[in-house]
Amino acid sequence: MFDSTRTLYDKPRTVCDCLYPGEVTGKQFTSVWTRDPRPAKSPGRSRDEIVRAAVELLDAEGLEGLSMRKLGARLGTGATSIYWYVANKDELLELAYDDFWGEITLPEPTAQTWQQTVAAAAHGMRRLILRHPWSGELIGRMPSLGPNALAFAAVLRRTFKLAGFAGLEIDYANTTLTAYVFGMTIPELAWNKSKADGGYDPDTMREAVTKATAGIPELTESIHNSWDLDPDQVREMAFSFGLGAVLDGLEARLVT
Amino acid sequence: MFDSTRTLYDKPRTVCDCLYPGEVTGKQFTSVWTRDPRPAKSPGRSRDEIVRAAVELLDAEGLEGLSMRKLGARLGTGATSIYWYVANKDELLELAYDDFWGEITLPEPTAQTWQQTVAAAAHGMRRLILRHPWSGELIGRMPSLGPNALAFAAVLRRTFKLAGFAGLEIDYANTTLTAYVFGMTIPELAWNKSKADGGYDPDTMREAVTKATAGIPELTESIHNSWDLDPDQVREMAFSFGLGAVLDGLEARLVT
DNA sequence: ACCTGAACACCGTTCAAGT
DNA sequence: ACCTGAACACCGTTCAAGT
Repeated sequence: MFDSTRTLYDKPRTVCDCLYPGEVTGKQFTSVWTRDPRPAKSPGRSRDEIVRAAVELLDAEGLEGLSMRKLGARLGTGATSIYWYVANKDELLELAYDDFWGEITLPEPTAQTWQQTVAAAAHGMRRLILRHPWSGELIGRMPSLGPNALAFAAVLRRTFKLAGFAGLEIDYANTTLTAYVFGMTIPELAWNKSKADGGYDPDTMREAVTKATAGIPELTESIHNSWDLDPDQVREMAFSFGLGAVLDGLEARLVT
Repeated sequence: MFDSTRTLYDKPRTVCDCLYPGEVTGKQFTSVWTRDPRPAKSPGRSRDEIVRAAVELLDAEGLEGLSMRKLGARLGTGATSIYWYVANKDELLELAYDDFWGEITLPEPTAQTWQQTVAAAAHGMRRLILRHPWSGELIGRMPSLGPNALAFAAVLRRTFKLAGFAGLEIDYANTTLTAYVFGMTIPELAWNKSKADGGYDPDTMREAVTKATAGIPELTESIHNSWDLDPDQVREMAFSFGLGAVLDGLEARLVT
């Protein structure tokens, strides 16, 4: 990790005065969210514009398709101009990732039962992730401390609190739910990706899986069970099944 | 530990004879697992040796720390020599990923209640992922069709079948469980990573989170709740809590 | 305040050539 | 059968220099 953060700002802003001097404990935690953006006075580009273009590029070409040079080209500037607005590529990705979170429709906790609210949020998350597959590759790479991610977490937390959870269990319920959604959706991305990258049709994929699992009776049986079902439908059903299980399990923890 | 990859590459398998010719439907599904490895006759390197070195490098420097050149250096060869054993870097990662799966201790379905078996498997998975953090970044990137991954899936499937699940629900239960484990563990990796990369102590991290969540009452409350607890312990507790919920939820689906 | 271009230290991968 | 080195087309990032 390099340390260009100190050269980024011409003048320190008041909120973050305490950032750069050597501290007792060690380095300051580095993240876009612990720092102020550039003022962005007048003409030129803006962070917003850059992030929006980055998300477009990510949607179109995936995480590996995003490079500073390509992004610069899309913006009609040199690649290195971007570094005026953003310390490095990782920060840009943090920004893009929070932009992703901003797209989710926040559930309204009081309108329905908590199960309905949570289920709606879960399905919304899944659809959002499938719409922006690159998000799945970012989850394990950086903590999400952006305002949009936090806003969503807050609403979900409130929902669980209203449901009757208390203390640490509010957070346990929260992380359990989002863990389920991510864990269920991310492997879908891998399949979609290899399908898209290779341009395979479903039959080719099915054949590959059949071949790989040949000789393992449990798994050939599994494939046989869903042989003539639409893969997308199976995934939806699987998602709903597991979501129901998670909600039931949480409810059981509520009454005891 | 690394035992199961060994037997795979030494001799050509008959199963995959039909691989390279152009097919009717379009391109052949491309994956290490749908093709035969090089015969690997005599002295030289072996796939095994290369994969083992790759895993070491991944453990030491993470996914972004693995390059063909560095790996070559570690093996005492040129970077391009590796391409004789492996088609490209992605294939190497597929192999490394399955090597990862080979490290898990397969549960013994008949020894205990299915809940105990599954819980043990879940904790084992989590520990394994935390031990090889790069695995978390690979999940969303490529389907896991390697023999070790499949062997684990098969045992888990058998466990759920013995528990009384039938038809598609065997798979639903299976994917629900693994989704939970991955979804719960992957975000841990992100924190560990940024902690390690920056060399932060827990207080610095806590301070950063506090700053980011300031102004969102639900989240400041959340932080307050776990303020003087060991973060690692909190995560363990959260994991066990959610795991219990998932198991209960699955059981409820079993009796109805 | 913003943008540029050249430059540096890396990548993955191909390929003709060696043994 | 295996390995090499040079070469190509890329990367992220820095920095002095421009406006």
